[in-house]
Amino acid sequence: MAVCPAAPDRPPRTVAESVYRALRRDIITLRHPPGTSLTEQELAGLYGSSRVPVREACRRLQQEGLLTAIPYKGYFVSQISLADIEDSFDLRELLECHAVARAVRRATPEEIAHLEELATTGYTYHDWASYGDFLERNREFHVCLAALGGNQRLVCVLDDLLGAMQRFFFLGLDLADFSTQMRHEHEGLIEALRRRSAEDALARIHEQIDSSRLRVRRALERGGIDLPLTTGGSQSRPFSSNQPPGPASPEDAEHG
Amino acid sequence: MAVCPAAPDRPPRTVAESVYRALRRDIITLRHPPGTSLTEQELAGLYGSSRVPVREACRRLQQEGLLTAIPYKGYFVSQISLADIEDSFDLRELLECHAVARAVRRATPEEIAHLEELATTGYTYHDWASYGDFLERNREFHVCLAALGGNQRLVCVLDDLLGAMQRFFFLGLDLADFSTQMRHEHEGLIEALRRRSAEDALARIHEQIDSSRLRVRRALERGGIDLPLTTGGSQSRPFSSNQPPGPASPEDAEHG
DNA sequence: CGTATACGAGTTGTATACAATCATCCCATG
DNA sequence: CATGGGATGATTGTATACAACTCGTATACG
Repeated sequence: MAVCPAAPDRPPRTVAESVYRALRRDIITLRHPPGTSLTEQELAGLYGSSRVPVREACRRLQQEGLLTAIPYKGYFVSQISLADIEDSFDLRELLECHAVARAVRRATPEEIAHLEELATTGYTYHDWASYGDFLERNREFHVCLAALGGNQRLVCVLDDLLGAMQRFFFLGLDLADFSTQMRHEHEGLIEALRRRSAEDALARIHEQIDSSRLRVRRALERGGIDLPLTTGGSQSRPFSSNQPPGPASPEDAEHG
Repeated sequence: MAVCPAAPDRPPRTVAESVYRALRRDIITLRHPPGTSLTEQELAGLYGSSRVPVREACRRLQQEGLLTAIPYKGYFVSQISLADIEDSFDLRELLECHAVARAVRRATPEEIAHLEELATTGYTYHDWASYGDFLERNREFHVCLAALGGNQRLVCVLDDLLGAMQRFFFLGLDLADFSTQMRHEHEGLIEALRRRSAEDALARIHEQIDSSRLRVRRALERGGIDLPLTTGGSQSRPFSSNQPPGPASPEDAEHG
């Protein structure tokens, strides 16, 4: 069942797990920006382990779409394309709205109360370190919300999707302090759930996702961070893996 | 971008890849029925390699939901639960209908022609060997169809989902000879695309998925294959990995 | 007799060494 | 000067050896 990667708090049980988390965080927080070239040996040095756990971590991240592997060549942090951002938000909307529509009828008061606990988190503006934690909490909120819809398979897919989208969200957070706005949005949604108003709940979730989409779009337009964006013309043929570095700047990947 | 695992024909470039394909096929064709216990060493012997490629294959299959790993204990072929089947079909319907609705407007005549080629395949009743190939072709058809909708991210998710559902489909195929019926369904859908009739296309895809769902349901009711089915009461809490063997029959896992 | 504990088999987790593969550059050659 | 071919370096792919962990069992003790 799609593994449901997020086992949030629990300390890592294996080296591979901790390498995975560290590397994932460094990709999401753009410490390794899109296009960065990475080798297993290099990563083994960075995260203090041998190549084997690194390899496992890279395979997971590759499956999640954050890394692109080139046989006998190395790994590259996947590019961010405008098309992929739009596709991701479209898909997210489809999944979450479907789930919320069902959650309105199914959610028990206890479940809604639990959801409310998750909704209270925020982040502190300009403190990049807090962004990562907040994004994880936010993901948990939306995943638990979707779980109330009753379709476990959908929940896992959404969880993976939100995981891959965290890099996008990260960009949006730094644009301004949306912490309280987002909390209010969450609370409004919970209220709609309590009143079992499908119409209202759907409008709220729709609004939330759209405002998130706008944040990301605006962040990209302002280009506060000079991302080597691929214009991402939608490939005409169904399959095609994320192109490697392309004309991206290899540059240095200083880390410590 | 979710890796898009199906690189259909191309010969395997690595040992890990061929182990992955072989093991996956053996799980889908129920040679390793749900609940079967597998160890890395055992699999290494079965498929003639060392533990390392086996490990990589198992991790992939775990991520796809076909295997469940228990640390220091081993791997188990994931159970099939009625709830998961219903969830999967619901999700499939959501994704494919969304894609088809958009495909109706976007698909070019060339793309539709390409789709028609993929629609011509069938299987020979009671020849289990042909089932696997057919299911792959059928998956490719539905994936390419969805690709015409223009959302690449959705396509990858659907691809993964159909991959995980192949075990279900396998059950349904053996119930009777649906080969020609399915081909007709495909052709009808293509016709609707050509006429750009959204209403008709949606009705067709809906009908196709529902008939597929019914096939699987019927196959399970008749219980032609004595699967250790978990009744799969929907777990009350969002996360919970697929339960291990439970009261399933460990039994022998004869293979050669 | 019940309980705690130490032991041992079995399994995955990790590290290291070596093989296979690919890209690049240099040099010989037409 | 252009071009083909082979050496060379870097990287992943694979195999093997060993460490860490878990669970069941037997055993000693109260």
